[in-house]
Amino acid sequence: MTASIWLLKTEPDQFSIADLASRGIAGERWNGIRNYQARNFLRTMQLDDLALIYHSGCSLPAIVGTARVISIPYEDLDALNPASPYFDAKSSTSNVRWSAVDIQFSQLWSQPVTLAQLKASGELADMTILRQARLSIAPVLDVELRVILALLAQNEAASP
DNA sequence: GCCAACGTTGGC
DNA sequence: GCCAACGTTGGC
Repeated sequence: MTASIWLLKTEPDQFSIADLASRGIAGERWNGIRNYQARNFLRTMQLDDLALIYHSGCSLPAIVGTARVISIPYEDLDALNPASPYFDAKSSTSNVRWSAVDIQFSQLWSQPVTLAQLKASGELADMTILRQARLSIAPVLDVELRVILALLAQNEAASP
């Protein structure tokens, strides 16, 4: 099976791509996902899958760089920890309802590809993330990645 | 800060 | 199993 591509949302005020970069090769646990659809996507992630990092809830919502999946999915044990903000009373040791993966920083894009650009491109109307704005993990098709990378190339060519 | 979208919860 | 109420997300 070939590697899949994902879009991962994060609020830069909480955890930005710069924070991910600072983690180096150790990477970061992508945990706290508390939405079934997002979790189900997460559970199909495989080693070396590509992740596009998207900044949401900020002044310029945009894809800002890339990361790589460096673990297989595993139980998100924060669900069992009452002190964690991600505690889930309905999870138990025999049924941890939520999952996590580790990801590692790959690239910071010098020119982010903005949400406005994604919407304006016309070719991405069916992109999961545009259809379901609130989903924090979404698959990206190869054809969609190509359009996004073309937008990135345009941005880079236009930058001083 | 507002509001639309939408997922979750809980009563019935 | 339905649906109203509620909470959260996230763009603007």
